Amino acid sequence: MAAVQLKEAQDRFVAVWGQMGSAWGISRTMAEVHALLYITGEPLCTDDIMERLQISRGNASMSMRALLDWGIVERVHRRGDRKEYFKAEADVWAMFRAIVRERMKREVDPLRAQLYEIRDQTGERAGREQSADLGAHNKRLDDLLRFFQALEGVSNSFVSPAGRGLQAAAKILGYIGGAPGIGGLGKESDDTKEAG
Amino acid sequence: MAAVQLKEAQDRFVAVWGQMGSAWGISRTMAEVHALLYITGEPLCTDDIMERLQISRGNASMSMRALLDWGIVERVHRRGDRKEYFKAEADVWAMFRAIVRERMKREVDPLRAQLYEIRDQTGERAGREQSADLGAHNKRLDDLLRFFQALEGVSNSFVSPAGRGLQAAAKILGYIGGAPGIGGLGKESDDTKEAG
DNA sequence: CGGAAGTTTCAGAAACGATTGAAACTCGCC
DNA sequence: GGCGAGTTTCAATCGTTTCTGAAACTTCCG
Repeated sequence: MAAVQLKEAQDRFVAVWGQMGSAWGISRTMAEVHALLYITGEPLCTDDIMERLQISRGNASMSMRALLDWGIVERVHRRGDRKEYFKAEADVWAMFRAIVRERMKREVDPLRAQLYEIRDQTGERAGREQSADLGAHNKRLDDLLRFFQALEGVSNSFVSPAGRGLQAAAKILGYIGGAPGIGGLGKESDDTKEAG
Repeated sequence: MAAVQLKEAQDRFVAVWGQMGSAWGISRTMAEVHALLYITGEPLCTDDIMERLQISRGNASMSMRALLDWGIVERVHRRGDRKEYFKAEADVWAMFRAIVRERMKREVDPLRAQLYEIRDQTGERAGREQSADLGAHNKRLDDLLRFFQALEGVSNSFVSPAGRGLQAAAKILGYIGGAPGIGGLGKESDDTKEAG
């Protein structure tokens, strides 16, 4: 019977997505909650999630809050129902833009700031000579800083409001660099806002 | 005295880099070992690393092996010395290409494979009708698969031998999307191969 | 072949992050 | 204000991952 088959596929997706999450420094549960919301497509409440994922209320609540902070899940209210429901961003590209934006903000930007500080710590004191060692050290830091600057640039043009840029670039680069199509997946879908 | 200042800056870099590593799912020590090799620029042996990082021999050995597997550190032999020395890839872009290549291979490719399987599990049985729910489920999986296909494409063109492509693109996109230069860092350096 | 120098492995210990569950809190309503 | 439905917080616990240290192994040399 089809409902069972669907549920199994969903569970499998949840497991896979959760595993991926933990490989990328995201708590497994948080990724699982997101997976569940994404794959079911419909708004779920805390109790739905607790039951389906067999996790505690506290954990479900924390994970939901985190997902809201990341901007890839939103609150939904139903008239005549006091409970809050949650629904995942349905547009995959919007979702990854949000993730990139957040990780840059939380991890890469502070890292850059720290690297600057370290660089300053051994910076040239106006015109004073420095040892070859210090020079090489500074050059290595500068190389890294330049790389992160480039990364920041790429990320901005992906993330920004008009940020369809990289999406287009990805398509082009995708065809240059890789296989020209997923066999059997058929046409591009434009209706990414299906559940909006 | 300059040597102390340098050592402090190095230590700080090691700490920062290690912290970043753990945020991205890499063991802290492994990132620290890499940081140390990168920032000192010279080949170090296991004992050097043990002492400087205050870690056990076993841990140092494991971390070194992992870094070799990732292809961002290489063995160096010194004539008349039986010990093995290790040296980090000095070209930042080459380093990140290696990282992207490995993470795609280890994490994204298997993920894609699993998503395909899940998709097959609920695929259209030749011409048979399916419920709206199943259709929507399949569409969501397809969206994800298409995204990862695009990602694969971008990554390939970044990683491939002629993979300077994205590096150039990054530069262009960087200027479109972000601030046009790091104040005080001066000219682009072309001598990324400093340590051969 | 025996031994010294160096490297790798691995079982157990320690450290760390995730998870629970119950108490505290908030909010809307009577 | 007091109640009930729902949500959040947090100290304690649990589970995983990482790290250690000692033993096993490998390699080179006389």
